[in-house]
Amino acid sequence: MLLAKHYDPNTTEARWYAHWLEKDYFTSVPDEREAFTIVIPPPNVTGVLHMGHLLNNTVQDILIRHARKSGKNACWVPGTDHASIATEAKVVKRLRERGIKKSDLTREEFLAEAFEWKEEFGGIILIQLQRLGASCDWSRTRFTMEPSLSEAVTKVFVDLFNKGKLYRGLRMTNWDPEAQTVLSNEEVIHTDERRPLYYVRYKVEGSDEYLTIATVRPETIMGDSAVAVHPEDDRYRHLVGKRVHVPLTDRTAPIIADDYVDREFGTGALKITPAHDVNDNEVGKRHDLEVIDILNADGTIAAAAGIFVGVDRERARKLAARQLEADGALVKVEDYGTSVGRSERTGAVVEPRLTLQWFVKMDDFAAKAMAGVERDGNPGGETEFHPPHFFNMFRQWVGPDRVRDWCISRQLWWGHRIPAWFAKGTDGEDAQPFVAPTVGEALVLAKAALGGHLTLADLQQDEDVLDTWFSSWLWPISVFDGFDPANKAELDYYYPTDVVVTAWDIIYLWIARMMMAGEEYTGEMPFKHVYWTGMVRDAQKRKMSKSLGNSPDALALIDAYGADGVRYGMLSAASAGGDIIFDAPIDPKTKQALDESQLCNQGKMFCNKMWNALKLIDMWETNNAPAGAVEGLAIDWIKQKMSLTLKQVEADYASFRLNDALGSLYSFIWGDFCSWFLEMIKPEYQQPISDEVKAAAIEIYSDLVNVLHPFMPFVTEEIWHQLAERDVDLCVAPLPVASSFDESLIARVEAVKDIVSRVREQRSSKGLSPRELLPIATTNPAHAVVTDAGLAEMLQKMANVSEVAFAKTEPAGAVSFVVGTDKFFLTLPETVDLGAERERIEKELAHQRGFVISIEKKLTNERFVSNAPEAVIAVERKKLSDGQARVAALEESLAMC
RNA sequence: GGGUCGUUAGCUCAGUUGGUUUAGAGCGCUGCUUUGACAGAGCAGAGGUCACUGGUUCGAAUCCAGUACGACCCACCA
Repeated sequence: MLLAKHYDPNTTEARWYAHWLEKDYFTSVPDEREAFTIVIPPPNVTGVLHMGHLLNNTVQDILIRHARKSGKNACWVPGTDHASIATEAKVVKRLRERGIKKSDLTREEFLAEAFEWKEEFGGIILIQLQRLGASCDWSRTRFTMEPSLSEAVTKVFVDLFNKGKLYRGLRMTNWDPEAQTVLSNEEVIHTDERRPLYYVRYKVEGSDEYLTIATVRPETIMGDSAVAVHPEDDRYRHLVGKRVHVPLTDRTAPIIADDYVDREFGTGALKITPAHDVNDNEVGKRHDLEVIDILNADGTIAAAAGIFVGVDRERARKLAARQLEADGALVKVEDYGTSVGRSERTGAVVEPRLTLQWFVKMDDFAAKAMAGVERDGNPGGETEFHPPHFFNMFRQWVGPDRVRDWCISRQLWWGHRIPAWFAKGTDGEDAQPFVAPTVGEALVLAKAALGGHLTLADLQQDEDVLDTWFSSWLWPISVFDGFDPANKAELDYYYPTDVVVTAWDIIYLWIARMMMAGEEYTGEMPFKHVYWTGMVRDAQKRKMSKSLGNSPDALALIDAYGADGVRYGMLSAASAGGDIIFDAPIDPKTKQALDESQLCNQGKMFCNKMWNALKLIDMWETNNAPAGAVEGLAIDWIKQKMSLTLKQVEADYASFRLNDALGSLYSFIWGDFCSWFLEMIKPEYQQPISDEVKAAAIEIYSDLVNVLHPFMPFVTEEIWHQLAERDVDLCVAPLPVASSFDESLIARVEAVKDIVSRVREQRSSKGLSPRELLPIATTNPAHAVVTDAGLAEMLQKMANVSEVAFAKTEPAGAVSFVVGTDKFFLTLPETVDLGAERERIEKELAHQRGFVISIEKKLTNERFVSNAPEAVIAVERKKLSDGQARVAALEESLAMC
C-alpha cells in the first residue's frame, strides 16, 4: 500500500463522518448502561457557525466522545432556538429589502414568511456542526418552537400563573422603538457615549427668578411634571412649593423637594419626567405626579407633547434645543459622557417607557438557583462550576438583593403566543386574564367569572409572544418531552444531564434560569457540571462579532486546516473560563483564513506528523527474528510511560482540564513516541524489522490514536484503520486503560535520553556530524549504561557512540559533562579546538556553586532544620550532595583543561 | 460606587493544597544538520530580578495586605 506524502483532511473527514452516521454510532436510546448526557446550547435557528460555536462544540464533542468510548451511553441532543427577536428582526429586514413593511402583513402572513425563512436557513448551522465532527444524536434534533416544545411552554406558563408566580402589570420597561417591543434588562447593552448636556432655565411662576436644570434629553421636557431640588439645599429652599413654567409648553409644574436629587451634580435642580425615566418615575410616585407619555411606540413624539408631534425623538432633541435657544431658555451646552442603552438585536437606542407586560416573580426562583450551587455560602452544591470562580459572578446575578422580576412578554409575532385570553372590550391593567392551554378551557374560566352567556367570539387572545428564554429555560427537560408524564422513564434516564458547556455571557439569561426551571419541575438541578468557556476575542482582545467583522469564517477555517486542525487550535488556546485570543487572520477580500493561524496550523502539522509516523511503520518489512535488547527495552519503556500518560489524561478529564490532556498527548506522541521510541526501534536503512517489534509498534500507536480520538476524531480514525485490519471503528472502540507501571525502568531510560541529549549538544557545539562515531566513558562503573547491555546498546544507537567504557580519569582530547551526579567523557577527534571548553565549564561551575551555596544556607539555618518536615530536609541533603558531586567533577575537568 | 479575573521568556499561556536540583511549554528567534517517515523535518541554543511595595513563614511565582496597570460584570449617571 502506498500512502500519500502528506495527510489530507479533505479526503478523509467527509468520508468518516458519513460512515459514522451510517453506522448510527451517535444515536442513543436508554439501556442498561450509565447515561452521559449533554444538551447543546441551542444556536439561533437562522445563525451561522462562528468562533464561539467552534470552541463550545469542540469541548462538548470531546466530552461526549470520551464518554462514548468509556462505555457510557453518550447522548448529545442537538437543536436550535427560534430566537424570537433576532429572527424576527432578520425576517423584517428581508421583507424590507423586498419593499414590504411588517405592518403591511397580517400576523398569519408574517408567520408564514418567517417559517419559510426558517425552513430555508434553519438547518445550516447543524450541517456546519457536522463539518466540525460533532457527534450529536441527530435523530433527537429539536427546535424550541416545534409542537411538543411549544406545549411545554404553554403548560409552564399556565402552571406558573396558577401558582401565582406570574403577574401582569404596567411597569417602567426598556422599549426598543425599532422592533417596537419591550426588552429585558439583559437585552440592553450599555455603552459610554458623548452627548451634549443642555442647561435649560424654567421661569418660576409669579417671580422673576429662574430655576436652571441640566438634561441630555430636552425632547422630553414636554413630559415634565415637576422640577425637583434637594430638601436641604439652601439655594432653592424658598422655591419649593412654587410652580415653574415648563418650556416648550403652556403648562406649569410644581417645584418639589426630594432627597434623590444630588446637590453636587449640575445645578442641583432636576427635571422630573415620570413617563420616560426610571428614577423620575419613582420620584413621581412619591409625589403623586402626573405621568405624561409623549413618546409613540415607534419613537416619534406623541400628540400629548403638543409640539414636534410625529418627529423622531433624535431629531426632536435637536429641534427642542433650537427652540429653547430661540426662546431664551437655553443657558449653555456642555459636552458630556453618559451611558446609552441600545437594543442587543436592533441596535436602536432603548427608551424607558411605561408599558403593560407579563412578569415572572423571581425571588423564589433565584433562591432555588442559588441553593443549587452553594453550601453555607460557599461553592458546592448539586451543580459544580468549572472553573469555580464563576460562583461569585453567579451570585452577583442571582443573589437575593440583586434579582429583579423577569419581563417575559414581547410585542413580537415570532414566538410562543401567550396563552391568556381577555373578554373583548376589556383592556389595560385591570382586564382579567383567563389563562389556559386552549381557548376552550379559557372560555370555561371566563364563563365561571363573567357569566355563562359568553362564547368563544367574546374572547380575544393576548397579542404578545413570550421571551425566547422562556422556552430556553425548559430546554434540558423539554428536549426529552419531559413535561409529558408519559416520558418519565426517558427523562429519568437522561436527566439531570452531566454537563452544560457555555460561555459566561449567558450565565443569567440561560444557565441560572435553567436551574430555576429544573428545580421547579423536576426537583433537581438540570446538570451536574457547568464548563464555562471564555469569550473568543481577536488579537486586539475585542469580542468577535459580526458587526466588527473580526470573526474568521468558521467553514473557511475548517477548509484551510481541517476540522482536526481547527479543533486542536481552538482547544489549545482555551483554558477553561479564560477568554481566548484567537488570532486567525483572514483575508479581508476572500474571507479565507491566511496561513498564519498559528494554533490551527500547529494542529494541522500535528496531523501530518502522525501521518508520517504511520508511513514509517507501514513501510517496514519484517522478518521473524525475535526483538533485540534495545527494542525490548524501548517497548517496555514506552508502554509504561503511556500508562503514566493515560492516568494523567483521565485525571485531566475528571477535572475538566481538557487542554492539559491534549497537551500531554501532543508531547507524548510527538516527543516520546515519534522522536524517541520510533528512533529506538527503527531498523537500519532498508533492513527488515522483527515482526514482533512492528506488531508492538502498531499496538502502541493504535492505543495512542485511540486516546487522542475525542480531540481529533478524523485523523485518528483514519490512522486506526490504516495501521491494521479492524473489526471495530475507533469512534466506538473502548479507550485503553492504564496498567501499573515501573517507575524505575522509566527513570533508567530517561537517564539514557539525558546522556544522548548531552552527546548531541556536544556534537552540536563542536560542529561534529551526528554520523561520526565517538568513544564515550563514565567514571561510574556501576552506571546502568555500563552494567546493562541493553541500555548501553540503546545509548550507542541513539547517540552514535562506540562501546560505553569505564574510565577513572579523563582521556586526552575528551570533553566531559555531568548527568545527574555521574561524569561522562566524550573523546573528540584531534581536529576539534577545545579552546572554548574551559569557558563553558567555568560557566557551568559558577552556576553549580551558586546552587550548592543556596542549599548550604538552607541547611545551616537552625530554624529550617528544626521546623521543616524530615522529608523536605532529606531532599535538601540529597540536593546538596548531588550538587557537591557535580562541583567536584567540574573542578576536576577544569584542572585538566 | 460594588464586584470578578488577570499581570511569569519576543508572543500566547502552564505552574493543582507554599518545599522535586536557584522557573516550564508551544510558537517565534538563532545556529547546525539534511538523498533513508516527516524541510509542514531533526538536533541544539539564546531568552525571565515571576508588575510593584510591604507582611506571614525555616522557606513565597504560589498565602495575606496595599499600590499600579489591564480586561470584564453589575448598578448609577441631570
